[in-house]
Amino acid sequence: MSPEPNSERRSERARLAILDAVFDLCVSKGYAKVTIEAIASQAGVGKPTIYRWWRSKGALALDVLNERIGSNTDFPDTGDIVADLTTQMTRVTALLTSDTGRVYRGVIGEAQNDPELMRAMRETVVNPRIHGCRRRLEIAVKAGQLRADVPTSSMVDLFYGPVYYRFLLGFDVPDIRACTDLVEEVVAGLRP
Amino acid sequence: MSPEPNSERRSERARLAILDAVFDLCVSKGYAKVTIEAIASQAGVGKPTIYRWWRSKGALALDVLNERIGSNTDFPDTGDIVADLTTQMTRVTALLTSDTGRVYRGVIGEAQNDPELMRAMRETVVNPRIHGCRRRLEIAVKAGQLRADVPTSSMVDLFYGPVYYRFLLGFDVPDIRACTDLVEEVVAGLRP
Amino acid sequence: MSPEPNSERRSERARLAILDAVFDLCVSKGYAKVTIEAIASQAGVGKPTIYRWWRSKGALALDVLNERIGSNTDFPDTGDIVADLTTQMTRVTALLTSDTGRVYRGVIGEAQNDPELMRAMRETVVNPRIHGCRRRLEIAVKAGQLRADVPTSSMVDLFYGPVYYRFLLGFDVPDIRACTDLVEEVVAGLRP
Amino acid sequence: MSPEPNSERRSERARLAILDAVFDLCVSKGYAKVTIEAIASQAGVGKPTIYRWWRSKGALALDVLNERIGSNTDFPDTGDIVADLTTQMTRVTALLTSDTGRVYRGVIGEAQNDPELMRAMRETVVNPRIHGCRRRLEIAVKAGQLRADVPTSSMVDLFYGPVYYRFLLGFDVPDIRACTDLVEEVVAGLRP
DNA sequence: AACTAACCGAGACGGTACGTCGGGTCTTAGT
DNA sequence: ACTAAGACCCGACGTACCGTCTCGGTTAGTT
Repeated sequence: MSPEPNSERRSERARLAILDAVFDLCVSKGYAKVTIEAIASQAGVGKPTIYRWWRSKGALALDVLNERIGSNTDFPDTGDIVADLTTQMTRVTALLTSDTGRVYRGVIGEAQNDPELMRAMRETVVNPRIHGCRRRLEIAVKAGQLRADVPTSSMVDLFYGPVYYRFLLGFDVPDIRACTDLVEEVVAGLRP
Repeated sequence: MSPEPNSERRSERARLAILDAVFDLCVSKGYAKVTIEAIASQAGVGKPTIYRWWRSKGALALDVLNERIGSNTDFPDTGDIVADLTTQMTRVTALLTSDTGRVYRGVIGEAQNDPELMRAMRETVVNPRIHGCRRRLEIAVKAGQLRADVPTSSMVDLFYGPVYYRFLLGFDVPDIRACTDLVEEVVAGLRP
Repeated sequence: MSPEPNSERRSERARLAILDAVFDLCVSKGYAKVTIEAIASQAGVGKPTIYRWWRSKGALALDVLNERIGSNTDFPDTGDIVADLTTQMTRVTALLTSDTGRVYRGVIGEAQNDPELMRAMRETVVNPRIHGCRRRLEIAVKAGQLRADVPTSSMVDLFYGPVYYRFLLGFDVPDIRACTDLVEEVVAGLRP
Repeated sequence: MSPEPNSERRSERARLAILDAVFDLCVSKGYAKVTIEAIASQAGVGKPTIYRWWRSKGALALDVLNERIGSNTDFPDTGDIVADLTTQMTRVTALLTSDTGRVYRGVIGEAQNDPELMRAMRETVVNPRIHGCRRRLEIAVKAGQLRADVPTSSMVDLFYGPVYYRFLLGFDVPDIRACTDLVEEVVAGLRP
């Protein structure tokens, strides 16, 4: 393969058709049953056009995911940290249980066996949102709403951990939503 | 395939050879690159013998996992809930970062796209240990060491969630161990 | 395997059930689609029972064939050589186009790639009948009805050859029957 | 499979490598022991490439046969019908006893259980040569060298029948060659 | 305005692994 | 001791996709 195709000449039509095809197929058949051939066929695109721009199905699905969830990583800030965290946790559970969540689940599953994909996913999806969360938590710390002696990175784990844990171990959706109920308790434990 | 082979006539030799082969191959090549053919070849077994007893690579890996982690789901009980939780969380991180953890990671990844496998995994691996944990937490609640108004199931999420979350989103091992440091803080928040 | 089972203790019931199963399956599914497993299953017999007594499906089918066509290799002798040959050729075409003929066809097909089967088939099926034919032809030669300077073995070829040729190259049945019409012409050419 | 691959894009290299591999393997191991896998491996070709263009091993071997025997179906015509028939029968026996004959034997054997292959074989191999023979015989009939009241199709049976009969029932090669000695006798019987 | 370079669609190709079928052997129970 | 049953090892089957590789065709930027 040419080492690096000229991205200025890239066909936007093909790119969008491919991303849409991946999303539709993930939703209708499930991530694992989506094949590159089916994507190419559904998108009306040749296989090399896919391989020219993505190194694997996982990388492709990651792009789909990023397109769908958008690049906004802001955390709500109403001044009320409990309300803001609850809002955000609710958004996360909504995402995970949506069609886009099926893509996300597929990407995470694939990434367990593809370190490069894992890295890319963490970098483009997870870390930006963690940082958004930490910024908000730091504001709360400075406002004296949260203890200063617990690293915000650990606080993040306490909020996101249970949600992803239940999501990725296949607990039912209501159970995942219940995680958001914990916010108040956790915050209670983190009060100065 | 015959719907149900006669398990009394099953070859224990073949069974063990298969389980060992799966483990060795997972460790040496990574779960995703393990094929049924390679397992059969390495175990000196015909492919039909594998398909006769397991419905998929995931189901097979799940059996390997269960063989390796054993059936002991007891939670330590020294009377000191913080110490016991720390002990257990340390054990969990040790497991996840071990060779057996590679198998576990593979199973979880596969299960994202195989609901039946997810169910079986939760039933045989996750739930028994959750129940062990809850039993210990309930003792602590009764002893007045933990709040009674937070469900023990939610407490479990707070302890296990961060560990799995970091494990499955590919954070580095030291980060995962750091999760155990949270135990004290979390318990602090859960004190009556 | 035991080198030679004791044939005195052989189960006649099993033997007959196997032969019948082979015949029925050849007729209903065609020789090529008959498997040892299907034979065993249909006959209510274990596979080793088959392998104990026959070295291959071909050998088994050959036995079936011999059971069906009987051991009578006599050639008709009314004194009229043309009539006798016509009678016999008619019998042969009737056999070939019967259900038993399907078995015969299968055996011959198999024998193309199994010299031992070919030898056994020639020895048990073909040669005895050739000899019967030659005996009759020799009587005719001695009676001055046929030339003495053409070997009877070659005469046999002239009578049987066209029939088998058309049978084994897949010409239609009516064409095969037409072969019998040749008898008179051939005999004419063989008159002293 | 796609119902009809585009034959314009077919790889001639692959096609020839496959045909050669089939021939070599038939010669070295015998038709029955030739597997599609071995062909693919020997030809340096993927199995799907074989299945894309041929429906079975038999169809493939038939193509090999046709490549090897060529498309020339002319019958010699020196004016001497006995000499011409002898020449041709000698050629046929030479073919049948050659390496190509092993392929032919395999195809005929397979065709006993594959009507479609039988039809194709008769159409591409047998019938053209029969017609060549009949054309020559008709010339002889018109020249008054052969009887006009015996159909040429039957005459063909008398010449080819014995050869194929002995070939397919496994008589030794010398016996097959002896068939050509019959030509003179048969022609004698067919003289007006 | 024609040229040309790169992407595009299509799909054949060499491969790997799939999940299944059946072959022939072996073991176990039963008669 | 032979049988019925069936699990076992093995090899091949025919299929699904993989990722690569030509092919023309189209399209855009350059001359």
